[in-house]
Amino acid sequence: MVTINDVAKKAGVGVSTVSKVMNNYDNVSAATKMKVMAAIEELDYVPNSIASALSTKNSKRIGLVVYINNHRQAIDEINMQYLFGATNRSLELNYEVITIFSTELQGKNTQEIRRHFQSLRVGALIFYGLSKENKEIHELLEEDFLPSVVVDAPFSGPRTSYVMVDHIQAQYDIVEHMIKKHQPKKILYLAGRRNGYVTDFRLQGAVNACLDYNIELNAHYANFSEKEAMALTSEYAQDADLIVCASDLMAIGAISELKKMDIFRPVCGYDGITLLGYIEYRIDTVKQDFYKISVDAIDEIGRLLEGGSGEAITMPHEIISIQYEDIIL
Amino acid sequence: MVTINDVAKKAGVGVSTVSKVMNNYDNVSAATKMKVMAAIEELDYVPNSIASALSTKNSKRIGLVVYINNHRQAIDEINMQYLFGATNRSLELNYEVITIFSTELQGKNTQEIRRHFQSLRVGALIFYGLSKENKEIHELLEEDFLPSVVVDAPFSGPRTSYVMVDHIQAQYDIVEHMIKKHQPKKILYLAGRRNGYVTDFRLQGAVNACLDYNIELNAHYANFSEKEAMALTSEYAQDADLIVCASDLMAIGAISELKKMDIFRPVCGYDGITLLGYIEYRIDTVKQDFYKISVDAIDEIGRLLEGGSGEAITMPHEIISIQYEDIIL
DNA sequence: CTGTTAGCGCCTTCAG
DNA sequence: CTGAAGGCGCTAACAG
Repeated sequence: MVTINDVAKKAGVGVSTVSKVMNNYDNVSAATKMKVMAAIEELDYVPNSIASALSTKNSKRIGLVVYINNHRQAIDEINMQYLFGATNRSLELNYEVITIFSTELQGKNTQEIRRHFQSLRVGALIFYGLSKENKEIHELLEEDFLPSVVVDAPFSGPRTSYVMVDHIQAQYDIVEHMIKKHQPKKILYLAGRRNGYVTDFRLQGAVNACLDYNIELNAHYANFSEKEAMALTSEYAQDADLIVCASDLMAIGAISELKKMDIFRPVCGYDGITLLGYIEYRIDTVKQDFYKISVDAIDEIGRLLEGGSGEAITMPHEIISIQYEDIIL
Repeated sequence: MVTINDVAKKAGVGVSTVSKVMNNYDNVSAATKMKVMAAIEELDYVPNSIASALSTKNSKRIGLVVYINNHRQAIDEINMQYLFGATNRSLELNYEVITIFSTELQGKNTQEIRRHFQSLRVGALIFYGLSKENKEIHELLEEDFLPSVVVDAPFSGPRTSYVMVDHIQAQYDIVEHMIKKHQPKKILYLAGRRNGYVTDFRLQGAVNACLDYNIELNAHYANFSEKEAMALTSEYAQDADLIVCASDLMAIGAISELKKMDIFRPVCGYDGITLLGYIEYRIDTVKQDFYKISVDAIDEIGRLLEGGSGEAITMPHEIISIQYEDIIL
């Protein structure tokens, strides 16, 4: 393995000069820079990031904490987009990412989790899918443990930012869209998890829209579960003429149940995942760009690492409609 | 940040003693070991893996190379299982994994790819979804660049192992299963990519089964594409009485087309992904345990790292049938 | 602008 | 069984 010393020797300069060239410092004459570059090229020198990290005590390593509630397909698509976006952006910015599945943290107390992150040598964290139940993480965020970005949960602090779409507005938009399209008298709303971050926002959006348009709203928590969505549909769909779901998965459950009941009701979802294309109807939903959200999260980490302070970042959303033809390849 | 020096001082011993304790060396008296442990506990010492890595020149870091052909949901589930399995197992064995999406490698030549891996400081590699087209990687494997494990492609060498299910047998099994169940006279077989590793095996399995049972076989490449599967189904399904697909996604495409044609033919898939539950039929398929495959890949890396030589590892498979009720939560 | 030098935190001989 | 000392490869003052 060729080291910086070899390069220095070959180029006939000091190691610090090589280091300067490698790190794009400006105080190196063009001539010596040339020589060094040539030596690097010739020796096929690849800097040792480990040594560099040790020396600078600056790891530039970001931990991507992915919450896995259940190994669901729908979730996989979202998480994969998160990972892909963060990884690609990190490559561009010369960060290193390591993914940390929430299962690693399960059962650990705050202290142990802190230690876990320490031993992983991460200098910053991004949390995907954090819920209100993760008390230990909340403590860590509160004590400003590391620069962090939380995706889809409103959590900010001195060095903590969050990035998410405006769920109130997004849910409002699609409900309004469906109201105009179907003129319902009464809406069945299937919400997510009681007391959940995004759930509360989305519910709020639905409520606002129904108030504005003076439409009756029957809302229930379905816990982001297809099964529960089916049960609630079975119980209340007969009595409603539009079903609004706070996730695509629940929308699929609702539609499946409607089919079983042999009645038709318009249904809309939320997320915009590919899976939605696999059911037989064309269906409207809120599209979030998970890849972009993750890219922006990395950028935000960068800002935090440079000393910036925590902020709230709102991502755009759009109303789309999906059917099988749109998603097949 | 507390270092090994602090611990040594606190315990009243030398740093090397602390190091020995940390690394479970046996030449330390129980008494001093106690003292050191106490100090570690008290100071909440977390060893610096960076420094350790620099010192030992042994990175214990495994690169997980994930090939992303298209951002498909089905693929996401599989890749997520791969990542999850590898990550969890690595945690147990005290390895570190970093995921490398194939897009990072795109357009690079062998030399550049080698350099990329070097700068990432990985000491071993696992390839998921490698295809015959990745010539650069093949060269790397051929020159025995790093201990590697290839998933689902028969590639072995001095320090290269591969792990995959017996695709010939698996395809044979499900075709046999379908033959016994439906007594077809003629089978339409939708294969994967022409000249692809797993495609060839699966095709072979189908051919073998048809020979053994003396059934006519009409095989075509559908390139793992739903769309192409639909087209081929449209063209040939009328004339066959059983459709065997080399992937679940193609099976979904075939079924969708059959519905459009308004004819019924039994269809079977291959992979066992959740998505299969979202179509309206109960469908038979070959189930592969992607999580377990990845766990075993890590174990195999461990063996290679200890000096073991390349091997072929065959994973079990099973024939299952999936319907919506099985997969909803 | 350039080279020398002292660490970064840990591991590993090697005397004692 | 224990501790002192010399790196691992790189960066960052600090003199020239």
